[in-house]
Amino acid sequence: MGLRRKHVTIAEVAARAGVSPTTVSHVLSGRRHVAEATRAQVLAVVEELQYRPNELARSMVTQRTSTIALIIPDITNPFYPAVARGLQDVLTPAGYYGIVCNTDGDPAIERRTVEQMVHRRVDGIGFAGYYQHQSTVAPALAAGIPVVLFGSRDARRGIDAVTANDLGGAESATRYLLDRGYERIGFVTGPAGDGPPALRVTGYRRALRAAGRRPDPKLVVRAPFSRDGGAAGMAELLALPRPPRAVLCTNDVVAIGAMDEARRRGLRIPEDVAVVGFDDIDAASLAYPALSTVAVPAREEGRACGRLLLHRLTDEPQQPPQAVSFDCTLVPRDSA
Amino acid sequence: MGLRRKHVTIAEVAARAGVSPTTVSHVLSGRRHVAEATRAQVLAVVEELQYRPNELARSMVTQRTSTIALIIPDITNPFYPAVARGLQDVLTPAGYYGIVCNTDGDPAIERRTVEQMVHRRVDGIGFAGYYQHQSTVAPALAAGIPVVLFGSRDARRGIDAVTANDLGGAESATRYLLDRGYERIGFVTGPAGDGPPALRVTGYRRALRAAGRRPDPKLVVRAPFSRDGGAAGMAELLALPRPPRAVLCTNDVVAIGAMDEARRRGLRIPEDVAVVGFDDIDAASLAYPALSTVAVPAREEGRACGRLLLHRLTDEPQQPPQAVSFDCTLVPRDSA
DNA sequence: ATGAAAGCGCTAACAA
DNA sequence: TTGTTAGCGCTTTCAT
Repeated sequence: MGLRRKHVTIAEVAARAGVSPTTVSHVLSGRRHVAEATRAQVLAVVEELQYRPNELARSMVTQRTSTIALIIPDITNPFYPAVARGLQDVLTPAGYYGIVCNTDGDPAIERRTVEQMVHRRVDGIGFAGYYQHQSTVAPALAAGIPVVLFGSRDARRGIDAVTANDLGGAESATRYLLDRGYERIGFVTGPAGDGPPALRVTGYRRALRAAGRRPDPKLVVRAPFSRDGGAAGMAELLALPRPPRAVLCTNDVVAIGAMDEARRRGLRIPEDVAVVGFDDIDAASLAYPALSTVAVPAREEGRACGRLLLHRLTDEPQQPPQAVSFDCTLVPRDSA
Repeated sequence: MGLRRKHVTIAEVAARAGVSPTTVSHVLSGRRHVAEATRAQVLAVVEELQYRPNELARSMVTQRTSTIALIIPDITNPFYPAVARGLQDVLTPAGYYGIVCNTDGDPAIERRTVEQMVHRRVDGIGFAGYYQHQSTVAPALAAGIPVVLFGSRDARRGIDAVTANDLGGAESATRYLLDRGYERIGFVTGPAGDGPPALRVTGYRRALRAAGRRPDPKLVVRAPFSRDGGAAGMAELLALPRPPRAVLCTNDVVAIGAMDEARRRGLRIPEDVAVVGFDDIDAASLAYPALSTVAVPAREEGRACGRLLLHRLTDEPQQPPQAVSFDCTLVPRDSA
């Protein structure tokens, strides 16, 4: 164990079967006709020796690794496993495997990871980052490796994109709160960036303006994308001279943290503060009170990403970039 | 895009720098001394051409891919992302990347996946399956690829293992229920298997016997490892002539499904049925009522798996197999 | 201090 | 219908 054993090679199979490696290769790939007798003989030896081609060697010559990289902030945020599963839903049947990389949203790590994946010659990349999307994935594009961006508003500079209507979702959530009479609405967003979180803030502002209010910058606070971050954001909001009575959060994990904090302070939800999240992860419906949220079809997004990648990899690599967008739907529950 | 561009090769760098590929290789790896002037010259060209070695080619000769496969039932069950993250906590700094494979607990898929990973020459495998562990990973062992089994009671036949004290955890949860006066305690487990779920049932039975009761086989029902499965299991239990007043579930996702079903039938938790889960995923504390559960340190397990693998990969590959076990702790909350 | 040459295991022209 | 010959791009003896 831990000791590399010698693997059976195509040459050994060939020798044993009394044919050339080429013939063995062709029997296995079916890429050219082989006499039935030869075929049977080769197959027998393959079976006897339990031969399987070394994928690495094959990749060297075919220049394809059948590997896709999924680069995300944190697999521990339940939104991403759903995306990952969706991706695999479509990629696995096509023979691809996925390398999952966590970046914690750190631009330096994102960049390093993209480069590593290029050097590893992955066939495609699904990238969910919050910063400088275009430049981060540049090495991949330069190498001709298809990239699908998550959360980019639209496809550009030759990059496919999968996105949810973050802006519209945030807008309707805000409108919903406005309609229920909330005057001051806070927003807990993540660190500065230009991805979906930014769009969600924009939607929030837009709804406010549409209702004739001017967004108060103090009501938008930044916090890490985590349960603790949500708590910190809520704390910051509640420390305001005139704290908001309703708080929109950039995602459910953050919203759950915000509820933690409110509860810690003895505030009732939604009577004292209403909370609305984003994503509709499983935990949202389990939370108490059940979290009102804007549902984003994560698994569907993953599937779309897979399809887009597959399309570039097989059908017509040269088509213009495509953007697939999904609608977000407000799921009113008990927290608002 | 989607069009493979030519990558810079070591030969081009060498030519441009007026040295041999050997020298370039050594400058980059530092594996042999190179005159300072030569070194500088090579580095300059590397920078100019933005050269990075093709990892595939490197793997061909070094026989190492710096890739670890994590084979699990379903990344969508929050227990596994935590494991995955733990694995990466220790593997990423060591330069390894992880391929994540979902098997849905299907033995045929598990087998296929292990084989694929062997053909891809991953350097190590973390395997969480529920069936025939030993034989499923046999191809990896035969190839000398280190494997760490999740949930195996102990290391054997040369396989390292990471496990939680499933048996003890189930035992104490059962005892807890017994102590609180519950007479008939049901158990919703998964499909037949010999992994952690089986141990949990064993622990449950053992606690029952220790308390002088004889386990009623009718009270143990099998259901898929999913929220819906949990609901089905609970339904089956409640359909019994004398339904249990407390139900232990093989994991939190199943427990949450069981609560769904109880609620659907208008039963109060814990007054009418008490429910206890296993794992302590994030959602457990969010559920309403907050789910009492047996905490399993998923991320720690992932880290241990990574350490074990790293150990085989670097230090002393030939040491006897090790088993790392973690304690499970009962987390009493409101559902029981 | 550096280079030449072999080869990791496979596929794909090109021949026969 | 099958085989011979080149590599894919790198690392690593073995020489010098």
